[in-house]
Amino acid sequence: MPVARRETCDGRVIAHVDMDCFYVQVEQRKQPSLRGLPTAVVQYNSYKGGGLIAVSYEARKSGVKRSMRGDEAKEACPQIQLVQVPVARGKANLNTYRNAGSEGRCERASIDEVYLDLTDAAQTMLMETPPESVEHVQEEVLKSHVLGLQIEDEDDAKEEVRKWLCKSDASYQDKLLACGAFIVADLRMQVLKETEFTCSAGVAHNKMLAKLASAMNKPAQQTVVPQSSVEGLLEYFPIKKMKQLGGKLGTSLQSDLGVNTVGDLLQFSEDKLQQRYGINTGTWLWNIARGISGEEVEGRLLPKSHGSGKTFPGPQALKTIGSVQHWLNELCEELSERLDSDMDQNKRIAHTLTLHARAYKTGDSDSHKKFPSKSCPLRYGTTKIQEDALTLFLAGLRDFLSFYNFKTHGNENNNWGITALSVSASKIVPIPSGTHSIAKYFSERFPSGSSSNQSVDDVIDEVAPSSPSAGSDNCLGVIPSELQLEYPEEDTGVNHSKACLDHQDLLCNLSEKVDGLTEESSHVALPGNEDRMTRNEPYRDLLSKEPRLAFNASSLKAVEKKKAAGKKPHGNSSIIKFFNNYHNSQSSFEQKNVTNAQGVKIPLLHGSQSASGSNLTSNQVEMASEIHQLEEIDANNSGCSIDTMPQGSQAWSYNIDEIDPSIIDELPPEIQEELRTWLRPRKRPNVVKRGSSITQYFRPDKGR
DNA sequence: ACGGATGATACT
DNA sequence: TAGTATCAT
Repeated sequence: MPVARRETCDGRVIAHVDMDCFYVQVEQRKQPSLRGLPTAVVQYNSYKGGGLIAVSYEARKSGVKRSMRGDEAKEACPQIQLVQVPVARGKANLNTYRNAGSEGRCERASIDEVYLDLTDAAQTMLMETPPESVEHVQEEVLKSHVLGLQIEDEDDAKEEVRKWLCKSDASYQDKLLACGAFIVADLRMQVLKETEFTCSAGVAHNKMLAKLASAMNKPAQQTVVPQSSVEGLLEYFPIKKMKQLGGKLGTSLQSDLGVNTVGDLLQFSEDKLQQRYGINTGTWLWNIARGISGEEVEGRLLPKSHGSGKTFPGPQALKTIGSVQHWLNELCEELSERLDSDMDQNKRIAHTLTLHARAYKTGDSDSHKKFPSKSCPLRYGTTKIQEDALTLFLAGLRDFLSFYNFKTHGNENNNWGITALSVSASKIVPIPSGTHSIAKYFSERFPSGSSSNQSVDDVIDEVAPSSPSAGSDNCLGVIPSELQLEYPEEDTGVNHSKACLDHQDLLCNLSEKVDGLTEESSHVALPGNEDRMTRNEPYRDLLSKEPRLAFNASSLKAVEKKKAAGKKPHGNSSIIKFFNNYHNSQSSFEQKNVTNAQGVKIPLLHGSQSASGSNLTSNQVEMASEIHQLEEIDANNSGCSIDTMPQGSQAWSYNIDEIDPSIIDELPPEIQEELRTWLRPRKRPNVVKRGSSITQYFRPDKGR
């Protein structure tokens, strides 16, 4: 059982940088008189003074906590300054912070956090300007906290830190960390200079430790975790404060295993943990107990999805489809704007629209989370998104009601309420420009009329990001015209125009629609082949026609704005250049990588999307069957998709597992990287096997 | 049935 | 895959 395992040959340098109470800083920058005052940002304030989502450190001293109510905060800290989150379309809008979060040159993991892999930068620095040779060390670096470093006299702290950072006989790994500290200190100063925001950072050999460290000394400080301090750091560290263990898993560790600190975990064998929590989670737990985490820094610069949502708690629950439609329209409008911005700024398009809702059924205490989420191909344009979202909602409602054996007697709805709505856009891929690197690489080398290469190039060069269709057909069928009217609001406290429709009539009408959907579903459930072929025709058209680039008005405006806006210059200090060099190469590689890895997929998705747009004109097409058909199309196409190659596709006649890693070095750099992403260790099937190959122990990371 | 809005990811 | 569940800030 106890198998010799490498200790921690993790020579990486990872930094976690975290903006200090970010939303507060954004507001303080906007309103500098707030600086230094106890301040918090609240969203909404009608109910108990709103909910706090960010709290300044001055206010924290008075005991104010995030997710307190505004009223409670006032109680704890009467002088507190409360700033409201901007409201647009009747809901909190976080664009201010989203935009501020894009400032500077940092990779963005979340709105206010980044992980950086500084290994290369630190190595370079160590070779070219090792800390021990630096004559004058920046003040900021000297303020670093180094875990495990004994500080006898607070006045000597900086001198102690300087000695550690510049120690000539330190281990190689410690030296790398020291370089990381220099780089991060400089980076933080750059961030401050360019954005006026302070941040805190942790520097360690992996993400988990860096994350822990960044939170240890806030605000505006940084903490280094030498390997020698890891054991002591984790021994008494509360298990629930570890990332990923703040929820049910952490609770289970406490109550089922009696594990309250990370150190407590050490007594459990990997097998034991695997048997209780599965092979992946078990190994992951075993590793984090030892400060081991192989999780790589994702180079991703941009979010993978966009969403807009709102809750309607308690008495505000939506009780009519009309009110649901109203709010869906608002949410979709915001989403649509953000998608347009993303397209303009990042040249990407989203391919899937998903609707989530929470609902309750009166009398059924357990019924409130079961509202099914639904998704469909995303068509650009506010109106289309609104239509599709409503249709998705209706489909969900139908399932919800039938699941609970709901009978629509009459027009009254005393049975259900919607307590949360959200729409989101995902599967965001770059708009193809130029040629896919792999396709290009192979077609240059093996020029052939091979249909696959040909079609890839054609589609990539010609596919249109969006198509303005005059009709309102969607993939789900046509939204009944009466649904497009404005409906009276129920009890959300919002006043919009009272339509002159009879409420009862309306409800009746809508009930019929929902019922209609139910009936259709059994009847269209199994689409035939013929149908699918018909739907593929527009796909062919798309390939042969001129590109139809369609940008709506707001897109154009945004493009103009972007052109007008000059780029902010940023000076380079001597140290930051190591980071810049690293970062620039990383990010350009990342761009290519995204395009490469995902660009191929576009023609397939576009095929099904455009196919669904034109031929189906029947009035109430059942959604489930549509989705089913789309799946079929995808399934058919994916057989020859490059996406499937890493799984060992016949088409390429190479098994990914048989590739000799050394040959990769011979390939062009961008292709090397692409292949490497495919070669990264895949997660093990979630089955516990005993006495299996020793090779499993060579993968101490990627637990989860 | 007020911890909201917004993401990411893993499981199935 | 689409849909669900969990986790985080």
